[in-house]
Amino acid sequence: MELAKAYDPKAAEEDHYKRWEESGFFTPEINQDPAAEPFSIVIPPPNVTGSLHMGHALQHTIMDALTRWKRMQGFRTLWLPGTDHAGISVQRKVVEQLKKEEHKSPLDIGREEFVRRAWKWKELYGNTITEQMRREGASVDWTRQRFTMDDSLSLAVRNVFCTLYEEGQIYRGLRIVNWCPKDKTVLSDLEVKEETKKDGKLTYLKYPVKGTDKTITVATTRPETMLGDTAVAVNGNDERYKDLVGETVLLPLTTREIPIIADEYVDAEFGTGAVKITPAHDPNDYLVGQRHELQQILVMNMDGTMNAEAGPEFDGLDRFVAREKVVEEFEKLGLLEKVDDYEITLPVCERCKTIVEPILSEQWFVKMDEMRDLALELMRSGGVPHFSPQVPHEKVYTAWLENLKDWTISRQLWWGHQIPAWYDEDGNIFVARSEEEAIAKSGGKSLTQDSDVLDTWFSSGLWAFSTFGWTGDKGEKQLIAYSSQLTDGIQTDLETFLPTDVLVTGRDIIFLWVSRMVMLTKKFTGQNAFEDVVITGTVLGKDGKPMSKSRNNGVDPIEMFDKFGVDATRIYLASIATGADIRWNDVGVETYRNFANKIWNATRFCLMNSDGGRVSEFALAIITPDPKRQAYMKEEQTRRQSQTPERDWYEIYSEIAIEERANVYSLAERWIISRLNRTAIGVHRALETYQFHEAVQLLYHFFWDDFCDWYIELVKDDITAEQASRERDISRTRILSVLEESLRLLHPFMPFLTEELWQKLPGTGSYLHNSAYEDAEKTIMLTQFPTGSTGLVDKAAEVEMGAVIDLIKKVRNIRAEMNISTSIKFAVYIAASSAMQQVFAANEPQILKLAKAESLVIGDTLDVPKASAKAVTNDASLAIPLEGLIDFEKERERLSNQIAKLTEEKTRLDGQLSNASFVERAPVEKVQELRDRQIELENQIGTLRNNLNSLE
RNA sequence: GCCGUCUUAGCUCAGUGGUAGAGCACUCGCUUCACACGCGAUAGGCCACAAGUUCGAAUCUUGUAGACGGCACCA
Repeated sequence: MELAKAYDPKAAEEDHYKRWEESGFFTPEINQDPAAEPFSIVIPPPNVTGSLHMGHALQHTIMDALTRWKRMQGFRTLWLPGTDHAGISVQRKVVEQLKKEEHKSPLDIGREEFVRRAWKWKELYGNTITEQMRREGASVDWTRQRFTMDDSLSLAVRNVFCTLYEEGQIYRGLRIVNWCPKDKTVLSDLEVKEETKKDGKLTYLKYPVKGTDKTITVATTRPETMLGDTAVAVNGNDERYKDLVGETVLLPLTTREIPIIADEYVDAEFGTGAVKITPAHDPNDYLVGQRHELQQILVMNMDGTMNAEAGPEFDGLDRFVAREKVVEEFEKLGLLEKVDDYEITLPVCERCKTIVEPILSEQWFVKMDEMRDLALELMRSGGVPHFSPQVPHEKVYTAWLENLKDWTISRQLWWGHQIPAWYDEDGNIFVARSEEEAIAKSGGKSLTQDSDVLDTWFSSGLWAFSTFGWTGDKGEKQLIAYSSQLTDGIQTDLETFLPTDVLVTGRDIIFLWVSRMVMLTKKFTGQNAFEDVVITGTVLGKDGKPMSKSRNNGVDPIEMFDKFGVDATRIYLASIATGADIRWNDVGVETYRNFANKIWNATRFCLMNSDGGRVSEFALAIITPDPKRQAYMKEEQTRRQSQTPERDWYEIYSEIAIEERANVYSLAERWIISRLNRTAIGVHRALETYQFHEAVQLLYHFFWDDFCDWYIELVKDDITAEQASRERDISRTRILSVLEESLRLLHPFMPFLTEELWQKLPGTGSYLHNSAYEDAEKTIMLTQFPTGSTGLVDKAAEVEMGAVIDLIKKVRNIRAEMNISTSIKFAVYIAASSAMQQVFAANEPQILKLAKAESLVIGDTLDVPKASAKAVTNDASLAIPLEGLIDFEKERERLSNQIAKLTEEKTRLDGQLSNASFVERAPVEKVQELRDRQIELENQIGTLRNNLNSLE
């Protein structure tokens, strides 16, 4: 079989996903093992208005790698997908559409029609992300896809709301809230962002004191709110104003007389020391107002214009127009003291950037005390959830919880979960799970439902359990059941998959979403939502700033997929240190595109030389320790009773003691098995601790350096021998088996490429699957993930191979430095210990080939002419006679450089070892290690000096 | 104001209380029968700065500077 010369990702990406999905590989039902441990992840549901960005691609890559890795280990694995209804975003889209296409406002068509259109919009445009996720190769279970407004999830929302209300944890109250005049809805504290305005103004207004000719000056950044002032406050200890407390101010532009009061809230040091109090438009003033029983006068409408309370002059004016007018009027009255430039940070709406107006409004709130304590207790007693990276997120999360305030959950929108509260004509509230129930509660009155909907995060806060069928109905039969013919009963998804194992998300929604899931899940199911939370970093634009439309520095994942392939993009994203921000650069992806091509071509080479060889389960058994599989294969072996090449490999390798293997196996084979196992162990360990970048580094260097640069080159002659032979078949079987194992290790990161190649390898089949998936159609994604075995890490082989590699590198170095053409062959003289002499002799053909040498002369000493280039390694000294080719000047320089380098190291060592306190206090092994190295260096330097002298 | 993170090779980034690493770029070779998206060989760092702890610090502590993030306040 011959592959194309270069890897074309598109071809591989087209077919496999469809087959995986249609074959049910993504569903937990594929697992036939009744005793399988569950592993579950719920996706952070993207907004239906969203399209895939790099942050998603990063998070999805990590979730998919974890999911595939666990699935390959035989876990009953579920990665649950879905989307969020995204209240404000969808509402805004539909309003825009309505305006553009029909020149209508929501009020023109009414609530029912509006909601109908929002659903239509969602059906039409809400699947962008889910389609893009298929392109990513995400192994999510589409049969369990959820939407936050699905019937069962909505039922869960109503039940949670009612329960909290009945417990007194949800209440309706009049508070100063964050109001967005553009969206005309209240916002929670978390949806308000700060924006610094350098051109702000601080306006000083003089208020006349009644019955005197005095004035009292207050400073404000929002002059228009003075129309709602109901007091002026000073600090009671402020000598300047002591005698004014209790006096009355004639509030300009109005007919009101308001008191001067003393309150400790006022900082005498700040501004004029006197503060205008507007209880209906400022949270602090609101509190002052409560303490002094002040009137609350709302002077603004919900769209940011002034209302009748502001007076006929101002009624209907926009808040900013009114602001200017107030200042003008004060100027006219001679009551404007001054206007200072003032840098101010303003609260703005997270989504539309409109300046948020603090305003008095009646809203629904959740008391967070009880749930906060639940979450804090989880963290304190069990460290749950465990954040990766732990620093700084655990501390920030905990500190936030400790200062948690009540949560504003009502939103003045139509798209979302309408609040299950009804009112009678007298304003009595009836909270119920349905209108019928509410009417019943009211004794049959005619009721009107609260027109507000719930904060989107209220429903997504239930995501960790509502997606598994929890509705909160008492004694209900759970809606979604996982049925297994292998268990005695029926276990619900909720029982099987909650708590989920890990949540992967960005740090921006730790408070908004993560914390609320922790609290609500514990409260309503008694379970933890998840054990671990992996917080990914932010993918920044090429300019080092967060990607955004306004900066136009975004990088579209789909474009990267098209340009470099999905797998290359995925493994690049996985190569970023967990939690670290990364500045995007295409070169990084290109590196992994090249890596993908390298894998392709290594496989291409193996396939070009695969006749007589095949992937062997027996070869693999020794590098994938799975007792169940090994037992199965023993049986299989007996059953087959056939003489296959892999038989030798398995029987001999697994049954021979490690120190005996050298007698039977080539160094290259012992070495690559050792490296493969070391890599598998490292990758497995890295994934267990969410160190994805470490796993990627290990795989990259194992595959490229160890497998391609050394193993393939070392065994190339055996593999490509023209004559068919039993030895050639065995060699081919071995390299195919190592390759197959490598593809499995790579699969969680590069699913398409590995499946494409694995399917082409001779001898692959469903018998290689993890025993939980024996019956499934053949696919790499259900094979056993290699976890490696320490028993197969062969230190002797690594030391010996290291000596061979060093030797070859020195010879290559001499050739390069001496500018000797590869067409010129030469003899290499080697002096080494007798043990190493054996190693070099045993690998002579490989050394000759890779060093492009003609012959080796191995002995105890070097016996070479003066015109030779020389070098030393840790294990040998070598010389290459180069009569007529050697440039003595260059050779002297080369030797001197090496001596200088080694001497520098030795000087450092000498210093350290002559330090008495080091020798005394450092661990013995460390001291010994340095002493050994010191002797080694002494020898090498001595040899090089002699070499240099012999050139003089 | 409070809390926190980062500062390592030209660039983008890993990393560990015990001789500094990768990819890319650079330099020098190579039409070597899988791969030029390649192969081979070099070069390149007082690990921001200062002090401390330690036998030993790039790694731990404190401080300084710069970059960034979160929270709070803002009359």
